[in-house]
Amino acid sequence: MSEIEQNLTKNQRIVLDFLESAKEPLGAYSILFNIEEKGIKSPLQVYRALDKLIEIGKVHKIESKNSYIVCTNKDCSKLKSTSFLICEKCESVSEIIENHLLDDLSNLSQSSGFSYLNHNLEIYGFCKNCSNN
Amino acid sequence: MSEIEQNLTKNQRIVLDFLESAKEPLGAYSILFNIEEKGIKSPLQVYRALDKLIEIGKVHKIESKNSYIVCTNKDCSKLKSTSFLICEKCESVSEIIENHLLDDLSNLSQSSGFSYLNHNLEIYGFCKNCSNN
DNA sequence: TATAATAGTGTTATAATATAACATTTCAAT
DNA sequence: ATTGAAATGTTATATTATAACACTATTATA
Repeated sequence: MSEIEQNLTKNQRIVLDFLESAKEPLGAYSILFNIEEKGIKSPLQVYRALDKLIEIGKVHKIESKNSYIVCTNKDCSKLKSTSFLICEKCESVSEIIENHLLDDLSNLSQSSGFSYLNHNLEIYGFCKNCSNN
Repeated sequence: MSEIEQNLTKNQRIVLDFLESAKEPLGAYSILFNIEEKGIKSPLQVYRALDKLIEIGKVHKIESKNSYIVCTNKDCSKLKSTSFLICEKCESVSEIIENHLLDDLSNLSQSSGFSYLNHNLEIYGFCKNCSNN
């Protein structure tokens, strides 16, 4: 367990544990309903925990789905950028780890005189499994 | 005016005209408040017009901002993919037109066994103007 | 030109997602 | 021990988006 992860508070821990067990993207209210038994009673408790977990890179938001998924990378705490493959058949989401991508997008930005800070990329299509069936 | 654009209905026309005059991304309710004088009275009228305009590629949604912006490309009706540069200082948004990008992302997807259909890319940073000031 | 099929409209109500405000508590760092 | 920053608990409310249903306009073609 990383140092940063040790410092999670009770609510942050509950939300992260649940998202890690889920592995799929879930809406904030779906998370809430699933952890009410742990003493989480209001949306705000979930949103605040999510805010912190997103800030430290343990969780990412899938913007086009208003849902939240646990990070599967190691260095997202530094990058602040996210890239996903989203299956339109089975709705599975996987995070892309591709080192060139960041440089490519940074260069692309530069060519318009734009200073790249970070990005969010959501690619839609069919996952390996659904492509074959 | 393209053929497809001639066929817009009254409500679609009103929403598109307003977004074209605005040039910046706007939320659905912000659009609504601005076109009430044209006889648009409910959110649904706006959302339905937006749905159609998005479908034909005349308008895009900025997912991370829940806002809508008029398309500045010519071929978005076919592509269904979107790429934006979003300034974190002045909030301006510009659409990227970069032919290689689509192939690059398609290849990137393939390397994970994922069949690319389309994408949404949102790059955050500082626009040309804000970088210099 | 009837007429059926498709798409769009108007309207009310409500669902789903997210934040404001404020009093209180926890806890690490002096 | 004290203080300052962050987190919590709670209620209320803001923001974004869709459901449902009756009705109208438009298009295609029989």
